[in-house]
Amino acid sequence: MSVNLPPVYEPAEVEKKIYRFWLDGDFFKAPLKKGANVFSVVIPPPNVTGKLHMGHALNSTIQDVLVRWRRMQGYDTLWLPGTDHAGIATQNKVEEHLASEGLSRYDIGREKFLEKAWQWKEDYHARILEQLYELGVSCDWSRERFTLDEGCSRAVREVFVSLYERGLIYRGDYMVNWCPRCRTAISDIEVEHEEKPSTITHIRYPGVGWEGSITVATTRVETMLGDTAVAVHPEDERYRNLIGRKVLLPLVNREIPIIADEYVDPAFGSGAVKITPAHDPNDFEIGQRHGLETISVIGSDGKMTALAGKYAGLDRYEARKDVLRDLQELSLVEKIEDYEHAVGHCQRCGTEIEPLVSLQWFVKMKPLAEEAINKVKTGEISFIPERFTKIYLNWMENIRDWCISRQIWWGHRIPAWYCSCGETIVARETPSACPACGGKALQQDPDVLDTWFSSALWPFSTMGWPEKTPDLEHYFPTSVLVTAYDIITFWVARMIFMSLDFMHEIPFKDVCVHGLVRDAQGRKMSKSLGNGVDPLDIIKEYGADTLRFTLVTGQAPGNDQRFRIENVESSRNFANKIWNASRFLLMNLQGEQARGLPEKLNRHDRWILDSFNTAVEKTTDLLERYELGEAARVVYDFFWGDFCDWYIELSKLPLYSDDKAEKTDKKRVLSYVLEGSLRLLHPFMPFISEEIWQQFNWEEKGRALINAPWPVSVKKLVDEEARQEMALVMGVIRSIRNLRSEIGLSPGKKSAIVLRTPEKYLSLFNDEKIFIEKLAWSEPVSIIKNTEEKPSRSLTALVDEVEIYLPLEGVVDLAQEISRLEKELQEVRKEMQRTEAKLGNEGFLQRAPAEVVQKERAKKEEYSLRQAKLQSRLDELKSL
RNA sequence: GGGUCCUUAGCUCAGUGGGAGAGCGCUUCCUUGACGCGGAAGAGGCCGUGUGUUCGAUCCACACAGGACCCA
Repeated sequence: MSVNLPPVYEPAEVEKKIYRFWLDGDFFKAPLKKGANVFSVVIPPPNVTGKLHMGHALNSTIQDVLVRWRRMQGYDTLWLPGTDHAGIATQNKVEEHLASEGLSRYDIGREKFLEKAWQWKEDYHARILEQLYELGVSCDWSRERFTLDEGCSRAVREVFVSLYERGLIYRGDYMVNWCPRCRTAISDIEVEHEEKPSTITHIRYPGVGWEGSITVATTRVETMLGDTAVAVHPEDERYRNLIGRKVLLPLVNREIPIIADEYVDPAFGSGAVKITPAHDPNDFEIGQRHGLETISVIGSDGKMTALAGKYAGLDRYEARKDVLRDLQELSLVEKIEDYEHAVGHCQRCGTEIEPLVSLQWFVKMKPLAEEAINKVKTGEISFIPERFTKIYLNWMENIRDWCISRQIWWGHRIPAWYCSCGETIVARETPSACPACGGKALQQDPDVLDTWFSSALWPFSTMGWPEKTPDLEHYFPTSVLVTAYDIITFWVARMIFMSLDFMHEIPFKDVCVHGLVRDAQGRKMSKSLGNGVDPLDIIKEYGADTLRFTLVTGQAPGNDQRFRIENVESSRNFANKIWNASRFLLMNLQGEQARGLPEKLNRHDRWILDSFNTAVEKTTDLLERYELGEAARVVYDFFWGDFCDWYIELSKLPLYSDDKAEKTDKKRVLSYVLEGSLRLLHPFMPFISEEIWQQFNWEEKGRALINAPWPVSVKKLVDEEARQEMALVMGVIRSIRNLRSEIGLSPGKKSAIVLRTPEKYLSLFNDEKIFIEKLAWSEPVSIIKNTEEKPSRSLTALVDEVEIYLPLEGVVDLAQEISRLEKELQEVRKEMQRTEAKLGNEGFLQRAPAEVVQKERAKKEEYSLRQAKLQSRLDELKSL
């Protein structure tokens, strides 16, 4: 065994080697043991559009922490990886690429285009896998899936056909959100709304057969060409007598009716609303209610149609200007006001959405939502943190039908065929002839399904559904879904209703929701801002463990975090600390094994074991509650604070002594605690912990930390006495250091110390004397009973009932010492007052829990003791 | 318009119905045989404002201010 480890940890090579080791050892593979406790997770499949970003790194790290922890706990653990074909996003990328060669998708045709898309998928899929390896994720790669692979595609078809057969999928002409750039319909949630300053134009529509006119207001002037009515509120006195009469639509010279509808808000604007059923979702509904004609004046390319008359062919924004100008020429524009309104944009490309009526496929949502609401309300599925439940329920309870057809090529093609006889065939297998007329000229629907349709089936389609596979039986439902809050509606909600409908089971028990990773200024990382930090760059420079630890500790459940390089450095320093503590032990072991705990444990040993035991308990409990950041902090504090700063320092004396037995015992305890700490660390920092673990001969060859059991807290190690005694000893050491520092004594200058203590602590301090001497750079430390006379001319401090004297040879600055003690006395008096006020309060004594009152009394006693000692010390000094 | 979250040390953020925490930064000191990516000591806070509930509020309720986000 080499003890010539470098003093600075170098992650790059270690990480490659260790990941290889895990892969070769098949450690990630889910064992599928009948009857075992199961912990299963499916990965939120990254898009094959590009590379992973910090959000993926965070998401994967959280899952990996949970998975590694449960695996160590002995669960039969599956983490199923995969990627998403990401319909519109990938299609756009491939089209961009084509455009750089001067081609459009129509130039090369559907088949060639799909070839290109598959090639794209292969390239990026490989990159993504490489990135996940570098992060250290422990996915079962043998079970990897892709949303467009054969199995997932079968599941998609089965679901589509089944829903269609039950009347839950239908096709029809309805208002959809149309992206004129992507040339496809998108669902409601793929539209992002943005408040924008705009104008609202008031236009007069002249009456037909009656004097005067009616004024309507709109932000989208060009849509007036498609107006088929003007609506007013039925109760509105101003217009009551006009209901049923007609106005002349300017420019178009079409007579349209004035109708009454409750939807109209009489207090808003003029109280009269122009109705364009073809280009506004609300107007569409009103049109349906009143049987109005739907006249589409804007086409799928965002340009005016032939029905727009002289404006045909104009872009919608140009048409807006022209129509306004023409209306102004006719003096029909009453006024134009500034107005703030929300404009919908395409989530994928940012283009303004055009509400259009078109023939699309929809999922009827109400029947599916019901059970999905119940399962969350009853707590069968729970969101962590809990507040996200509300977001989910709010959406589910107000759900609208889901437009699932997309006019693109990359995706699951809709399994519907049309016959020239008018028959529509929806089938699991490609039909060869029309069941109605026997005709063979069938045309498959050219559209594909919304990407989220296949994602919605992910937890079970990846496990083999609709087959009844052993995986499905064993690992479904999954234990937890880890995801960012921004896709609760897109994905989480849809998995829930699909799973309930097809599996008759929930897809997962818990939904662990995390936030977004922002840049150091708190802005969202984005390509357009160029403020994204590439996780791979961080891994390259600092190591994957460091990145993981940074992300985990920066994370509070459900909250966004800022990515700051200072935090990365701090994590890197921690990794280095672990490395060096291990190096210290390795150097001292010189190849010895030092397994197991010695029979005789001294106070230090009992204390560190108690402390370790507490850390185990806290960490486990926090992981149980998905408080990963807090859990990591507990491990950090224990390791750096208790173990490194105190226990290792305390161990140096026995370690460098001549007592062989004592030396060995110390090594065994050091080994025990370090080994246990590495296990606690492993889920968070898998590489460095595994690497170090392998350096020791703690277990027989071939074993690995990834498989070692998770530590369990045991009663046997609890040691209240050692905890209290060491708290006192450490308090005394700190206090001495403090005194020395105040008079500017550097460690090289030893100082004598007198500890004046009650009888009950005599043996404790006699035991600890040499450690105090070493850790507080004090020699000699003398211990006297508090019945003995106080040393004169000294600095003093007080810890519990122990008086600390730092004797000074003549050079004491009396005035300085007096003012120091007076300051301390002030503080104690303040505390004293607070405590006395509480204890003097009848209400407090009567209503506060006895325990709290008791604690307060103890405080008072402590303070009054302290106060008395300080006072007498002051009197003493002043009398000199 | 409806809803959610945030406001705590110079900065970034944890946290708790009963004596305010971390990391970074800052000040001073230290080549102590693991580590200067280190060690020791320290400075620094009406826990956004107001009202209420309570024996007791940084924490709970309400209102307000400022900021972020989601939905319509």
